[in-house]
Amino acid sequence: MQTAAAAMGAQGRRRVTIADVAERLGVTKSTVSRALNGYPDIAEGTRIRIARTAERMGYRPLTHAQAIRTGRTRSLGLVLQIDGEDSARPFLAEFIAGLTQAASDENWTVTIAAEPTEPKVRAALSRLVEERKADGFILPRTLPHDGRVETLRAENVPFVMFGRTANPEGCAWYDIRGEDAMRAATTRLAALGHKRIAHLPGGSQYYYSQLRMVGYKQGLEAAGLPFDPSLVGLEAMTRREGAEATRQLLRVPEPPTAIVCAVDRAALGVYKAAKEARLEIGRELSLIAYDGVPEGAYANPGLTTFAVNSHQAGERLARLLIARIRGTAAEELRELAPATLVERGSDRPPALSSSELAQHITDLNLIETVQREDHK
Amino acid sequence: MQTAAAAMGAQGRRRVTIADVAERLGVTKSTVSRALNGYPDIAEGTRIRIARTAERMGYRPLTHAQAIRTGRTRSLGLVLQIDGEDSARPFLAEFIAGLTQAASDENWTVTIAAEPTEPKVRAALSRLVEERKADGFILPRTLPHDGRVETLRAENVPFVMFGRTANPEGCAWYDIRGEDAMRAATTRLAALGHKRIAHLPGGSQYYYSQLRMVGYKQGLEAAGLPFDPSLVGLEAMTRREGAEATRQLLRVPEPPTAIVCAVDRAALGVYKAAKEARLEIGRELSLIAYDGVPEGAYANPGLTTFAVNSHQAGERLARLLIARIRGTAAEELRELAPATLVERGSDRPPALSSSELAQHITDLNLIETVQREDHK
DNA sequence: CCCCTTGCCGAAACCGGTTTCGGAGGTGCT
DNA sequence: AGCACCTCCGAAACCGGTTTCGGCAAGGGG
Repeated sequence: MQTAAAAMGAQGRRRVTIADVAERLGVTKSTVSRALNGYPDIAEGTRIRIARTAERMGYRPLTHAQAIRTGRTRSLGLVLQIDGEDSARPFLAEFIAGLTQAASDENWTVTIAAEPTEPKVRAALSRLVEERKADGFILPRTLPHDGRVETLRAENVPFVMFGRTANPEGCAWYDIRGEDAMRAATTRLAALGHKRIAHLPGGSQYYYSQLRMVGYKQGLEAAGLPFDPSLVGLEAMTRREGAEATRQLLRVPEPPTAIVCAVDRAALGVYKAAKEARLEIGRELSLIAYDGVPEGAYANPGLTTFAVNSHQAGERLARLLIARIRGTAAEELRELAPATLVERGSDRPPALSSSELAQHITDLNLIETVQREDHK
Repeated sequence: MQTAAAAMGAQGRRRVTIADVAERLGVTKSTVSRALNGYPDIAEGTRIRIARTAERMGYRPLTHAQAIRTGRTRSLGLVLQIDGEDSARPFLAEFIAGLTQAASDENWTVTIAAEPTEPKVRAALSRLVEERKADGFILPRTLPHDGRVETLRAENVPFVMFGRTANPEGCAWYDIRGEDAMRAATTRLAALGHKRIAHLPGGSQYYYSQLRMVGYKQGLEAAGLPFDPSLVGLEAMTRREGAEATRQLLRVPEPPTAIVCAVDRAALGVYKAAKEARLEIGRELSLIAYDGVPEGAYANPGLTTFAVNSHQAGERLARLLIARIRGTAAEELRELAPATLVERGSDRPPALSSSELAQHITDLNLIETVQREDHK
């Protein structure tokens, strides 16, 4: 019997419904519903009586049944962009833990989806909206002009961004002050005696990259160092890109003795390029980055970095989104938190000045050229 | 107006319902429903006509509305145990990507929760079951006797395990042949000339640890090497435990010249202990592990390991679970896949024999003792 | 030609909730 | 005493689907 099976769910015992509670107390379903949902036209005594009985009977309203009338699922949506390659995000576990735990506290759940490309992400988002699988969404990795925001705004679906955006109107967000971290990294290196400090920016399509660049410039200014465009490397989001960007930086006439990286992953590429150039990280070349990926601890020497608390980010985002769905204005739901410095060995006073470093690199190139000649 | 708002969802335009489709065609809701759900008592022509119009009108049945009658949400549940510390799982992103993409293909969604401890995981699982948030669950990290399995079996809720179990009755699963990988690792090291090959097992509470131990023993046997219990180290799941276990192994009379680790994370600890003992990985001490964590690529030399394809695991698990929910017997839904060898630099022919290695370690201890004496 | 199937679909109940509407009974005021 | 008003709750509609039940018409067999 389909009906019997459905009535009992897949379970053995039948689920207690609102009708059961009503019958038990000799009132109607509507009274129970209003009592439990805090309508004002229910006598206080009645409300208490109903609440207690419902509790005792183990009544739990079925979210889907509620949703069909109210349109609310008590579910948060999260659509990730995961594109195989280098994007394995170690933060993800902690982030999800924070998110789901905070949601769970309020008796909400989290619906998740992941797609490799941006159009597919948008499609997935649309589907979840279309099928009302979530009452609101968390948008990680925001872009300055984000297609997802348009999609959601058009459908009037609440959302909270993990990261700020260029057009803040109607946007709620949680973000880490990456610019402060970059500024602190730069002044820290300057205090160690570095005069030529380079910056490896992240992908310019990300808003945070722009902010971090600003922080780098502020740091230079605070330290009384001039901004030199030739010390801004190529955009680097991966280890490979980081290595390539570093090779280029080391070729400029007055090479940097220190590099501030927008992302840890690029910093790992700096290690690689440094090794090729026979430079020791923390001596001939110092390094501070941002993110707090675990690989940084295993680099040699360990990567000094500004770490973000992903668990807390998830937790705060869940709370912000729930508040947003419940009607709080987006403008009141904006929160910033600092990154925390993790000191390891990659930032030290410079062992060589910029010109000595340039000489070192030139020598090395000569030697290698000679070796190649010999080889012929 | 609450009603108006609800009717339009949070959206601007009203959603097209089954009634709209029915009216458009001059048939009843029931006919549309049966046509779309493949009931046999609908004429083929009618079915096609209805399907086309529904498509054209952009009709998408509301899952919650269906669920209230059918008890089916078209949603897969995933409850993770994430306990802060060292458990940051780099696999997670790929796993989730595979899972959600496969689910999405069948128009299913994924509901996720994470808790730090085992009792909380069970509680979260119960809540999701109770509220019918998912039609079935994926259970990662299976234990030989798993509380979650009991919970779900009691409620008659379908599930699929990522990993095998001691009591397979009624269990469907997907798993990687970790035992084969361990066997291959052992024979590979033997072929390189190693005679004393140790094993660092994972936590004995996990079933896979037992399997990997078996694989290690099989490998020894295949290579014609005797099994020596003193070469089985302490259980090591973390870097710290891996380092400690290695220190102990290096103290035995005939120390190992190679180690097979059940998990990569422990192997990273072997690097640490080796450095303390002035041993070079890939020379005085060889190493093969299992998992394929990204940190392994950054170790020096790179960690040779058997990597698991997490994306594929997620994808297969989604398909298996959907099949299970649709009624396929658990016994028919069991799948195994191999891990793939990633060769990096940590496994080489031994530079020292076991006895030479022992001598080296003794010398080192003497030196350090003397140094300590000097220091006094 | 009649009866019995069979194929196909409409009518209505149902799922578990929420929300509207209206009415019974008590109160306060004149 | 009469009336308006408020408090509190029942009755019923509703949300968007699914499923049961039964009936009409066509087809086949005797």
